[in-house]
Amino acid sequence: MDRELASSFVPADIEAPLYEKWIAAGYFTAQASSSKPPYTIVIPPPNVTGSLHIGHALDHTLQDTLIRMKRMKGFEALWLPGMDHAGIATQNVVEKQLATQGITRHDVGREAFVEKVWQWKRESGGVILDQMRRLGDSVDWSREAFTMDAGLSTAVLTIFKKLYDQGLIYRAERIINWCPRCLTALSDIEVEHSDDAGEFVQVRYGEGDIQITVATTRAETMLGDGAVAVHPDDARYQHLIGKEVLLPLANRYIPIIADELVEMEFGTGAVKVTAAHDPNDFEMAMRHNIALVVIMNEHGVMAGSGTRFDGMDRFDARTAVVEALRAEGRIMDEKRPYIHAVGHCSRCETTLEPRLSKQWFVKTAPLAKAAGDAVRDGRVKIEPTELAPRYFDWIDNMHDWCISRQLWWGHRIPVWYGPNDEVIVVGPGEVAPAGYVQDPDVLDTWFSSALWPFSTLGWPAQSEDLKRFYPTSVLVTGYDILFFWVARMMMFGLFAMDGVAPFHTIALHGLVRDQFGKKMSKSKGNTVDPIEFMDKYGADALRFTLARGANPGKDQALAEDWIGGSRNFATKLWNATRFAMMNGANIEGDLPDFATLNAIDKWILSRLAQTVAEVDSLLEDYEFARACELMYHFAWDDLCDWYLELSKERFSSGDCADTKRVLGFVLDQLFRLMHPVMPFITETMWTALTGGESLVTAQWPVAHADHVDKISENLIGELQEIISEVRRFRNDQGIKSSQKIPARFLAPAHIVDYVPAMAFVLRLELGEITPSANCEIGKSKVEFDLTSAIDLVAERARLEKDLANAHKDMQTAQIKLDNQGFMAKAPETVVVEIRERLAKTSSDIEQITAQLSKLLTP
RNA sequence: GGGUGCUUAGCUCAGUGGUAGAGCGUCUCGUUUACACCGAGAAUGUCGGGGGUUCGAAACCCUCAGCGCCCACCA
Repeated sequence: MDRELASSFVPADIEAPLYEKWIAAGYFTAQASSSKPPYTIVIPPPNVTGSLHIGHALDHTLQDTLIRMKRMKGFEALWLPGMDHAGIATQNVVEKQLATQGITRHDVGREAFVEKVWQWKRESGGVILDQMRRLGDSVDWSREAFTMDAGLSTAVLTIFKKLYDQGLIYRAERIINWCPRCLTALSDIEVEHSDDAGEFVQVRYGEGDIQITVATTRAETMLGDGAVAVHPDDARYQHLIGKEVLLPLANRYIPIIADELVEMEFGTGAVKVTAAHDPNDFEMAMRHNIALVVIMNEHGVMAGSGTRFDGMDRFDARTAVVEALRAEGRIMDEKRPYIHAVGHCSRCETTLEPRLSKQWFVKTAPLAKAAGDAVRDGRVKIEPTELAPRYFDWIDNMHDWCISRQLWWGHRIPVWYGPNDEVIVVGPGEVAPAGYVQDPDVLDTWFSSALWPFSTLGWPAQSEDLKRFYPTSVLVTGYDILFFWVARMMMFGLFAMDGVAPFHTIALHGLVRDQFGKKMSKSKGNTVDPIEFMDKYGADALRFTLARGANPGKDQALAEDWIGGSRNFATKLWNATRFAMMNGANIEGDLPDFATLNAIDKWILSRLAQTVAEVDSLLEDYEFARACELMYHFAWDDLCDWYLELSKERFSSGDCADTKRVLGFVLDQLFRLMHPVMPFITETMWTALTGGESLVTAQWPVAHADHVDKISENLIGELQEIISEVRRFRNDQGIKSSQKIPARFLAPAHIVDYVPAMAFVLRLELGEITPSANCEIGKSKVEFDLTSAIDLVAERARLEKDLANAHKDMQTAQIKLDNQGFMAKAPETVVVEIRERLAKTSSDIEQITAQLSKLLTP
């Protein structure tokens, strides 16, 4: 084992070798066997997305943090290096990559496209998360290794068939969201609504006695109208219900129907019913048996209306239709612009077209009910709990899920059609009869992603892994994916695994935003590249920054400066450890009996014990940010700035066996504690310090409750006050910190032992002196022998400022104590605290006043 | 339209009833033998506005204003 640390910290030097070490040791494969209770954590795949998105880095950091902690606690933790979940992001990235080579998926067939994808993945090394990217050749990039992605995996076939057999998958002609550019159906959550400027025109239908005016934002669809609907209670239109009215331009007669879906107050109270091009209208049409008239093709071009508008683009047709109606004097009113919500494709932003088409659906009602109940009755917890309502709101009002996609990339729908319109589902191991043709569509990517918690464990086979690791424990992911992925894993998990939810906790974190808190987007160019930052500052620095910013469910702003700060912290730890080891920090033998230690050693152990306890509990509660904050301040402030400084005198005097041992213990424990958030540097320092094999498998620190020692904490608090005050004095007097000053301490008995340590830190030379200046801090006094006269103005200014502060503090305390309501109702502990504050401030005032008067009359 | 969250130091954010905090930035000083990716010191806030509850409010309630996010079949 390397027992020395390099004089400077270079992340790249330690990261790559450690990956190799960890991989070789098998730390990143499923660990079998343990008498301990299984504790498993699902990790989403290390994202074969082709590009590392900062959000993935955050997911990964937090999941890995929990895994490492749990493993150190002795739980069996499962690491799933699976490669499922080829998401929409993958497709986009892959497509973009291919586009740079002049290839589009339309140019090549499905098979060729998929081949290209794998070729590209292999060539580029494929992955890119901080760990995976360094695996390089140790990952099998062959297509076979990714069959879950590419082929019709057994799990997908099995679940599809199971759902189909239970009547939960059906094919239907419905109005779905259709992207005329991507030429595919989209599910509800792939639709992005935005308020767009459109037009709102009122059109008079009919002739003579039978006339009615409807309002629309999509005038061109009137060519496909099958009816006009009014509310059954609408007095204005009672006489028209049941009559037929002339549809202009199309010159057809259509019925006027009554339906409660119509709102009387909106528009004219009369609605055109375009059954094939609007979901509401479709519903009404079904109820009233209205004809479906399709007037637009898949590209959003008018077709089949039998009018002169056929062949026009939908938006051109809109203008043309309005003009034609205007020429006939049928436009009664128009509002332009009319701001209203319009659906767009989440991938290409094209305005969506509701389109009548045959698609496959999952009947979600029973699945969603189960998924909702699992959270409602507490079997699954959502952290933070504030986000649970959002989950319920969505899952309790879910529409049936359109799962067919007209894309190239994905699992093909395992449905085959016979020559006489037979429909069969071909399950795993089955073969379609000759002459049957497979449905050309593929499944929504979330269909297979929903299987992740058990398909990765071998399901539908009853594998050992499945038995041991299902249900998993904690899913950590961003709240933005709650509906897309989490809810679907819940539904399918409960369905496929006999009502056992896939995990007991859903820990949601926020999204990463830019340094100004703005959402990152490619078009704004404010995205950050995590790889670049890892190369520049080290993986630990990026991980620590992400973890430190991760408050449950809240977004975090990420800027290069923060990462630089974390790198500085890592360097600080490195240097402190190097210094400690140079001075003999060790872990040999038992820790000395606590009672025999000096107050400085007791104090750091006390601080350590509290930090360990708090960090442990915070991490268990998924409070990553607060845990990191505590570790940061313990390491930097308590350990580096105070403990090491106060111990220097002891190190130089040689009487420090206990301190060396305590320091070794503190570092050992701190490294264990920090390992989950800074794995590389802690592993390196820990193995150097302890000679241990690996921190990955070391035990998680346990807080020593018996090390918590208020007496030492108070004592060190006094030392800190004295030191700070003398530093201030030196600073105000313009004395260089390197200049040694002859001085004498007049300290109470309990502090006397620590005068040498303080003098060392403060660069004071102890001895008998002729004092020319002094500082008084509480019951202590430090006298100096300054060669030159002190700066009276600066000194007076300092004292006067202290005096003013003390007066202010005393006043606020006094006001409280004079308040009868406060005295009567405030709890005793608070009153005591205020009394003590008053006593302290008044003695401070006395002291400072005396010093000031001495300054005036030396 | 319905939810939901936010508004605290120049910036990004912690802080769920007892004298306002952190990181970064700013200013001054400093090459003290772990560290200039450092050390020491300093400055900085009517805690969005207005009401209320309370002995006491950044925190709890009401209200107003601004911003954000999610959901949404009002043509």
